[in-house]
Amino acid sequence: MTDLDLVLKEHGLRKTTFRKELLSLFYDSNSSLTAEEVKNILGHTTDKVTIYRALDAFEKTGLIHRVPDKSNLTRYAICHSECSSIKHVHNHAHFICNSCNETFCINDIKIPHIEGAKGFLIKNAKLTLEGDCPQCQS
Amino acid sequence: MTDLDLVLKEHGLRKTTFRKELLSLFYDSNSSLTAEEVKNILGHTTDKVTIYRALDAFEKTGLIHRVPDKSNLTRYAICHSECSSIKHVHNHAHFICNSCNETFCINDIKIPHIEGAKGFLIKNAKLTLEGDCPQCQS
DNA sequence: TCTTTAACGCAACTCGGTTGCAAATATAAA
DNA sequence: TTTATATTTGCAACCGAGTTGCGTTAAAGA
Ligand SMILES: [Zn+2]
Ligand SMILES: [Zn+2]
Ligand SMILES: [Zn+2]
Ligand SMILES: [Zn+2]
Repeated sequence: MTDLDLVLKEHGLRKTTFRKELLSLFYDSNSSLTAEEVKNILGHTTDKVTIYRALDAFEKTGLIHRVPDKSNLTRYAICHSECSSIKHVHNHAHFICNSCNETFCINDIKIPHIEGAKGFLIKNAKLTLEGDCPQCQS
Repeated sequence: MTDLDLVLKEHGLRKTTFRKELLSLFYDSNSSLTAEEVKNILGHTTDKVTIYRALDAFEKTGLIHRVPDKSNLTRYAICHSECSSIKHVHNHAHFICNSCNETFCINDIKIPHIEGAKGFLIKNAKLTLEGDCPQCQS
């Protein structure tokens, strides 16, 4: 039983060929993926509904998390923290490259603590950065 | 010539009945509006295409700016700063209420300066807060 | 092996938003 | 005030990401 199999099992998911490939994609990616990108990488053999449902399942069980996307597509990246089906726990910033339009998790940048303003009760904060990623700087 | 007329003219837009009402909506709102909310408030008389195109025009000329939305709808709020057709200039946080799903501009909270990480060149930063807005706290 | 349940594939659908084009109207020049 | 020009509007048709229903396939556990 490989690592991928074990991870799927631990999260209550079945180890099908497609889901092992999908999980592997996320572990190998240094940035993030949309459903369409998954479909292109995997060679169009898998139905889009299957992809969407697998992404939903992965998110619900704490394997991947949603990241912001330049075009408002639904985009996911792997969870490195102690996420589970109970709760996602993230404290890092996300970076959207103006040039390649990719989204990166920036684990080195933590979300600063923000003081509430005039009656607003803050329970969560998201920090999204924009600019040029390392690959896109000449 | 009313204030609304003048503002439209200064931004190179014609003062039609609909666009004056639309601009008035944004000035009167303390939060933000989607195309559908505009349609509902104005009573369904105006075609949705007209609304979308007016919102586009208002954004391009610096009258309104996009704000984050809980459901990824396109949502706008009035620009209070020195925005124009050349450039939008904003430095405030946005707050999404978990209860009423509204989005508020929080002008009191400025975006903190973020140091770049390992090769990422940061040109812009967005801070989105979530929690309970003043109206939704019991 | 048998039974149960999750995962898959197909078709049809939803819905926020867009495009093309002709008609209406605001603006400014004559 | 009339006329010319450019913007705005309305309708219909379209687009595309994501969803839903349902019957079939295939893991997992007994
Ligand atoms: Zn997570
Ligand atoms: Zn992330
Ligand atoms: Zn602005
Ligand atoms: Zn704002």
